[in-house]
Amino acid sequence: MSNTLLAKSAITCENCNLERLCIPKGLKRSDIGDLKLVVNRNNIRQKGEAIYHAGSPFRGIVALRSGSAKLLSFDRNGNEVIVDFILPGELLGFDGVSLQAHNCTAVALETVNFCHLPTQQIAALSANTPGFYQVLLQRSCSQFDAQVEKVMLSRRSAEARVAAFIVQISERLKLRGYSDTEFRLSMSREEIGNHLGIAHETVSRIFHHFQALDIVEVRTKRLKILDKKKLFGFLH
Amino acid sequence: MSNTLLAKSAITCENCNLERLCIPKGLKRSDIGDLKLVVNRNNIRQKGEAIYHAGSPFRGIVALRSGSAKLLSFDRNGNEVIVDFILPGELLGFDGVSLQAHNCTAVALETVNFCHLPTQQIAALSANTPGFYQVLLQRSCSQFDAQVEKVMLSRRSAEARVAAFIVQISERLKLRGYSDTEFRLSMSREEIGNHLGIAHETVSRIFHHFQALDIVEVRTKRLKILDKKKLFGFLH
DNA sequence: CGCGTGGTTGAGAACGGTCAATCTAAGTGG
DNA sequence: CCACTTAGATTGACCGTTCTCAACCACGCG
Repeated sequence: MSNTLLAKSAITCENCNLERLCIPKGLKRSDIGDLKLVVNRNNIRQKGEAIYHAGSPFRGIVALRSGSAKLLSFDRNGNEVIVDFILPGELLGFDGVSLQAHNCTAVALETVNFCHLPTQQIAALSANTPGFYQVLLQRSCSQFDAQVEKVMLSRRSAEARVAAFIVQISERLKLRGYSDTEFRLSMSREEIGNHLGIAHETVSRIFHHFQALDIVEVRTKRLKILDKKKLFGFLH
Repeated sequence: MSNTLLAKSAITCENCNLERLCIPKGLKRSDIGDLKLVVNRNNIRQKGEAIYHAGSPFRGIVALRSGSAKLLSFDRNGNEVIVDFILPGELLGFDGVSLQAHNCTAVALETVNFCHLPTQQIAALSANTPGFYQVLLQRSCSQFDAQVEKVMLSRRSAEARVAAFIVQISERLKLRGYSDTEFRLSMSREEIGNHLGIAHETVSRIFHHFQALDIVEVRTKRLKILDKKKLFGFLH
């Protein structure tokens, strides 16, 4: 029992497999040492549980170590709007920095394990770690690039959106060292459709269509990419 | 002549009317003094000219002092996609921070005058001005909030999008001290439609429709809001 | 004052949404 | 271990919003 705990404690920023993707990327070795001391590690949420809620005060940046989540907001009718999916190794919480209160709710799509960098520590770290704020600024601005991608996506046809969704998930998983051709979609058709701005029936139909064209093989949540070239052709 | 130059030089961060909106917001008086020394002021671009191009190296953050601009990207067919409009007092350039090269092109919609905070100075300033990076981070993260708004907008009907567009421009102008009920749209119907993801004919039709309902009065580029309540009703 | 760009208006077509029925997979309890 | 249950996924039919294409108009510039 205490052995298990020790084993988990042994995972620090220095030896974490997210090192190249998480906050430490861009920091010097010695600075990573500082970081590991203040990161609140090994937080757990079960499927459906929130990591943080919209409106709650901003408490810090979160790094997903395992599992995936959805980042959502609500329109004026109270309907959930899925702003983004978060895959392992990705950071979240930037929606709280601007107003010091979260603009979105983050909900686990399956059991997740995450690290948490508390606000006070961000301030403290940035004082004696010059590169630290730069890394954070860089990360938050990369959201801007993602936003551009999203705007472009919202102009394309339903087919192009689903194709882009598959490609994006594939590439993000590849970055993390997972297979980029065969994976499990942790979100429902409803959630995919919500995120892409199309009806869930349309998602189903297009998956079916892509399968008929031998582009992918879909069995409920399992997805296998058979023909990347054809899939890219649908990005238009 | 030299008087004119002196007069222009006299506009510094300390007495600029953008003080409450620009980078200095959130900085101490003394820090603003540091800022004014490094800001490259009084840059001009004519309508159609670029402030920066996609792909060019990131050289710093830009603050629009007067005039407006469009921030655009290109889809894979080379079509312009207008990511955002920039009104006076707003910052731009964050699309270059993440990769140190601009992801978007910024083009003047009319004659613009802007300040420029060079990259090197950002680094220098952040060293002896602890709050500086925080302000930048906050500003860049507010892009995230805007992104959420944009995603929600892309789900709504063409009518709701046009209504939201009018409301947004109105509120942003109000923030700057301009009239929020009567103003000039510096962008074409084509550009509005492009930005909102609808055909320019649809923009025209909806403007016409809103006018028929006595919500607005439109004469080409001049727009007057007659009934804010009704307009808000269309935001759904 | 004519020309051209940008804006308006109309008609038809298409894409995707909605509603409804059915199917399937993953639990759940006997 | 199997029947039962239920939420999610699929499929079909129909309908509506918005796009596209095309013609026409008007404002501003030379």
